[in-house]
Amino acid sequence: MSTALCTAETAEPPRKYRAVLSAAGELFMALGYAGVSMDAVAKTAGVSKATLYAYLPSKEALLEAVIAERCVEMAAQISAVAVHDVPLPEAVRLLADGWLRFVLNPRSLGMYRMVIAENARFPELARRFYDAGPARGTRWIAGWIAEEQRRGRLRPELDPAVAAGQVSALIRGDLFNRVVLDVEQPSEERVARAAAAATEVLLRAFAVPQADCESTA
Amino acid sequence: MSTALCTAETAEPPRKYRAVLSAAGELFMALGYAGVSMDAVAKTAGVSKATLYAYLPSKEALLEAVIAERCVEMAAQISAVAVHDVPLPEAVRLLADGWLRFVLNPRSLGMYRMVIAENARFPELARRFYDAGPARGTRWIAGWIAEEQRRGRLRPELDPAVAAGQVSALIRGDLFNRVVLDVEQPSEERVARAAAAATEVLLRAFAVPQADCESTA
DNA sequence: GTCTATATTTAGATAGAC
DNA sequence: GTCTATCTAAATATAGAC
Repeated sequence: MSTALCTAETAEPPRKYRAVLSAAGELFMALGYAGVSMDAVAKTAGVSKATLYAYLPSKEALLEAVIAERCVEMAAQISAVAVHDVPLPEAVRLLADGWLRFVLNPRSLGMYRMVIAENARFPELARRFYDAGPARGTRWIAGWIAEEQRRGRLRPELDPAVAAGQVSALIRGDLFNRVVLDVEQPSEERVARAAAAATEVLLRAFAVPQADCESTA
Repeated sequence: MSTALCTAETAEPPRKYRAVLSAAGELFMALGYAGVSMDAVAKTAGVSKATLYAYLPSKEALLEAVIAERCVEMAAQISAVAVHDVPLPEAVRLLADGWLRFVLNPRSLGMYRMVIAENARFPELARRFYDAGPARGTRWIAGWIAEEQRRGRLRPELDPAVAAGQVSALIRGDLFNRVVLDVEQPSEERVARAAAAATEVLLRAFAVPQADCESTA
């Protein structure tokens, strides 16, 4: 698979190139690589197939370009909510809410479905997605945990890296699975409730024990 | 999509029919629906294409038959480990270990990847997979939780259904994501450690508080 | 740079012999 | 029931005009 793709890195990408990438992105996410024809991409983008091939040398290169663009976009979105200067329950709730909304947003979900679907044909894509999204997110959560440990609000014996994976998984929860499999389209309120429910569990499991019982740690 | 498929329901399925379903299953899981040709299925199964079409009227019907078979197989595997008559930490660890191994086993993973990949083309498949696998598993965990509440070992205020989703998500953890995305192939020992780590968190979050507020030493 | 029209390959499905 | 050989449609990629 080649890595050449238009003149996107050196100059302002032409308008039609943007249209092609945007159309291809939507179609690939919705129908998968094999489910999308170059005819469909060209038609949706409002250009001819020849124009499409003037920018990208092949269908594989088009997929690469789409994934590369979306990975950059995704990486930029992470770490929106880093809060320490509020009571711990509120800080945890904000973390859970922010992370859950991020992983449930249609572009994140589309990427997740897409790289899983094409893993056999394009193994590198999953690796790049993981680095740009989940790995980045987990590292950021680990940093948040370490800072909270420093402030004495989270259990000091936790390994931030291990705990971050557990926190991330618990926040995604069952809802993420149901949405990925498309058996549920969650409302705003449903997401908020799921984040709140995860918050309760997280506090019990990771916060330093309160004084309402004898702490003999 | 038609539902007719050979004479599988009325009589003993012919040997070659089994070979076709088995080959198609492996190929579909590995390469996705669009990535597999009927030629490839026939060749892998060791039959001609005409024989294949003698059993299944179309490629769609073949996919349906594969998913149906695997859903039955998957549903039968769930609820293997229901343990209450050991100390709670050991019971939780057995639950976590069993469930994690189930979701990480190649056939479960293959189905998960597959139904996600083909969700746009075949929405019903994801629903059927969810009912046969994740939903069944979560219901079974909910039952286990309810029984442990009755025995006074898990917090009585928990809603078993909600808690089961959280327990399931925490057990899958980050490892499941990494394996699904194929950025890690876990060793036996890695799986056991992940289950043990999840167990600690689960006990802190869901076990009835001990006298010293610590459920584990 | 952009289009229309087309060459080439592949894959789903079938006809007809045994 | 099973095979070989084939029909037909669709998809990737390109040629050549403007």
